[in-house]
Amino acid sequence: MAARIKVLNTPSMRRMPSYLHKLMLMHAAGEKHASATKLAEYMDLDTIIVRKDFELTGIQGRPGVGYKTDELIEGIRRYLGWDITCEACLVGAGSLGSALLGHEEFMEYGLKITSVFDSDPAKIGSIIHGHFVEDVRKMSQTLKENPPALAILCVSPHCAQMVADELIECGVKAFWNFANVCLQVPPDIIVQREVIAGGFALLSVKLTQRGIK
Amino acid sequence: MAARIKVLNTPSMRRMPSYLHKLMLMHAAGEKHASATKLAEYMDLDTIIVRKDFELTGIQGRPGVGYKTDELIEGIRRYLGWDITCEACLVGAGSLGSALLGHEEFMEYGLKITSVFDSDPAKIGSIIHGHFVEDVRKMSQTLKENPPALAILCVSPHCAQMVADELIECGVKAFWNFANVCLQVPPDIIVQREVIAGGFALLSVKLTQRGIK
DNA sequence: GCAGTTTTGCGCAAAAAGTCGCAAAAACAT
DNA sequence: ATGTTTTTGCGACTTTTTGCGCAAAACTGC
Repeated sequence: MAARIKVLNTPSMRRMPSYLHKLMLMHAAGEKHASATKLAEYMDLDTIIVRKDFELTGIQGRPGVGYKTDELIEGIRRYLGWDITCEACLVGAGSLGSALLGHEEFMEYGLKITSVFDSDPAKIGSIIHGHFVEDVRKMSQTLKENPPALAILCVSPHCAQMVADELIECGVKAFWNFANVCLQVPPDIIVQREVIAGGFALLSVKLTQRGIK
Repeated sequence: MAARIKVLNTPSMRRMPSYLHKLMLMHAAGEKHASATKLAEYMDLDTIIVRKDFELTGIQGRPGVGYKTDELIEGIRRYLGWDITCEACLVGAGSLGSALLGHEEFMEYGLKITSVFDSDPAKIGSIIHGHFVEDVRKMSQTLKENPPALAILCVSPHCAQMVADELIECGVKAFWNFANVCLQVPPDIIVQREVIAGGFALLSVKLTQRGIK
């Protein structure tokens, strides 16, 4: 394969995990083929969007039949880089952090949480969803040797920047930031910020439009 | 005011909550004016994007000074429909549901959680972040009289559709769906699905591109 | 007052994302 | 066999979103 990725399309990338998840369920149910039409109907999307998205993966379907389920699964995983495992540490084992630790789909994504840190003495030493919680004060010391590429930040907004700085110092290259602040980082550091309110904004506008609420 | 909303732009709508949050912090800190330049720098966006976004709210700034913080806050809230309170019930008080219940910013968004339901006997009757957890088996009975416009779904994927059907029956018009399934609903029902993996997909592609991981 | 800097406003260009139309391939029913 | 239905593939087109350039407004320092 020459180029792993042909075209990058942000909305497509965001839709991929949903296709993938459904396809894996279908595969597990023994369905050998999947059609863009059916997937589109299930996800309430236009058929053409789904076909174009699949086109990006380089996987070809057969007219009248659909796409081979297993091929498509492989294609999407390769497109997203989910065929290569990504190691990450998670900082902040509060309710959001715990929710993420319990999210078993992460394995599907090639995401492996190798260490968890928190500052709460009540949590340090405990095991949450199979992960041992370590003291955040020993984080640098623990990670310096072999830092993960990614850190998942679930700490409170006022200490997020401080924690991020420390992690960058350790050699962490990317952040999945669930704290409600924008991290200020050097240009070579990647930050993906999740804004929970973003989805609610869309919802709220639609509700207002339709005169509900 | 003639029209509440002039133009709808999805990416802009998603960015609005972040502007709003920062602006409220600035306002609380006594800053009377805010410039698109500064906000753009903070959020790592192009200045023009921020200016265009603010243009959508109908709020005008003053050259050389910036936008009036309080005006802009009001403008964004109006644009998003966050000036009108939205009542919602939350179903599923697991770790994700709990995390959402503890998310105090919801008040900023005009989102008011009026009832919480769960099926776990250990949770029923308890209070999570100030919310009394009721038995999901009594949900219809409780909501039928005066159903909220919105339901926040944090239940497991295999029961999400069933719960949604029951809520629609009660008169719920919109869903904020955190369960990892696509709900099949009538066309007049609004669904906003949150796919946690979507953000990770973007991150993963960027990591692969840069050869990290 | 005047030069320099900051900042908005807006028309227009470019890029990204989504949509259309239709041909061709495959399955299925008759 | 033949016609109907389902489905992909792809080029062209439309819409949406972002980016550019520059004028004009307001502040700062002198």
